[in-house]
Amino acid sequence: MDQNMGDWEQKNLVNELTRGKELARQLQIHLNAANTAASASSSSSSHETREYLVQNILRSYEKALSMLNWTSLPAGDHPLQPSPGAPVRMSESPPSLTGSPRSEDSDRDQDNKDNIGSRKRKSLPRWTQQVRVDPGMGLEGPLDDGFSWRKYGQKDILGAKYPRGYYRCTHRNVQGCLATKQVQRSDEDSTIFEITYRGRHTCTQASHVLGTASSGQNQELPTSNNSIINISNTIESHHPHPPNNLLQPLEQTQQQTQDHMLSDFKSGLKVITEGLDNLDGQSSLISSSFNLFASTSNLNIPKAEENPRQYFEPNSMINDGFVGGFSPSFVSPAASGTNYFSASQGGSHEFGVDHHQNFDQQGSESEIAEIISAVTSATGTPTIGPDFQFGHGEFDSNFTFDNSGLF
DNA sequence: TCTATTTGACCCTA
DNA sequence: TAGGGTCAAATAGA
Repeated sequence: MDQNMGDWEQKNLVNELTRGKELARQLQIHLNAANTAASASSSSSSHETREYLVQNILRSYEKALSMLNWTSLPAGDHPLQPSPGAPVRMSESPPSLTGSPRSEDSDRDQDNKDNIGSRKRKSLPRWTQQVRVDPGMGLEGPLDDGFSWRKYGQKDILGAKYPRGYYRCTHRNVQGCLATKQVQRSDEDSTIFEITYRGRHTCTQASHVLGTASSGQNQELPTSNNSIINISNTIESHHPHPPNNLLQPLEQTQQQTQDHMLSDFKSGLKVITEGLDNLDGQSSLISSSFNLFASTSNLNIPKAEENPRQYFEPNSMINDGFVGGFSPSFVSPAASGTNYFSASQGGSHEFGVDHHQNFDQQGSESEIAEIISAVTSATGTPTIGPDFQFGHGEFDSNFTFDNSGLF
């Protein structure tokens, strides 16, 4: 066992492996039952159960491997180490590894901050939102996500018909906001824009969007012309849990977009979600989001069965041992709202986000609930870490979005 | 004059 | 080493 691995990590690792073992055992039972029954036509639900078990087994091992990888970091850089009561802060900027005379606020520095010991951009949380533009409309509307962005680059991408635009938060220099996004037009359908968000908004404007949107007074979110918002979240981090220093800002981002999405919904948008996997560690969202979205539960949101691209992944909500460090931060600002609603099924858990992914792929709701219950009890009830606060009013944001010059 | 965008060059990651 | 991501000088627009 890694010498840097503390009791906490070790317990979680053991817990994850144990869970994988237990799931494998259950799978074996299922398989034996299917064989002995000799009824080649096993029910679809049992098939789904087996599928689910397999997925969870694989996930458990992936998690365990991730833990091993991350726990090999120096103790001081350990992103998994819970820090109860520790103030949310940005990690300190590491010294430049190259000595390159680059600007101090370069994205590389930010990446270094986020990666905590790793320079890999890949470990930044990022999520993608696809927005379909009404052919008759301009580009400003559909790409306006309520935030203020400044374009800092554009590049032709290999194999892509259209160049990719690079944007960063307008308030980067003033407030050190690290949020960036990339906007690229779809090759297949030029009316679709793929917007990839990276990092999170730490600027003081974020909640401005929230406040105005949630109160229905936001006039800066002209998204009503969008015909489709297609969201697919991806977390590139090798670790399912964001470092503590990522929690707060991304929470803001998520919340911002949640309200933003709420605004979209109010505007009659059709929202589709897909590819919302890899969002482990969202379990804390469940409870934390209840209050936040209590006021939105009456929205007319497309149900999962009405949209086959929505899916529910109960696995994501219960498969972690260190749930305390989970953050909604890793949920796409846009996707968050989308998924909450799409999977809410009329319940009060519209904040399900990724937890509701794969919903229509996992069999009946009751069966999923059983599995969730079982695994949850085995891994511990998700809790919200001390850093986890939702809906606080400490941020005021006033975002505008300028896409002029894009394409 | 200030702010935002464009764009070629540079740097980093895979 | 190729490609993606970012910088920063030049340029454009308000």
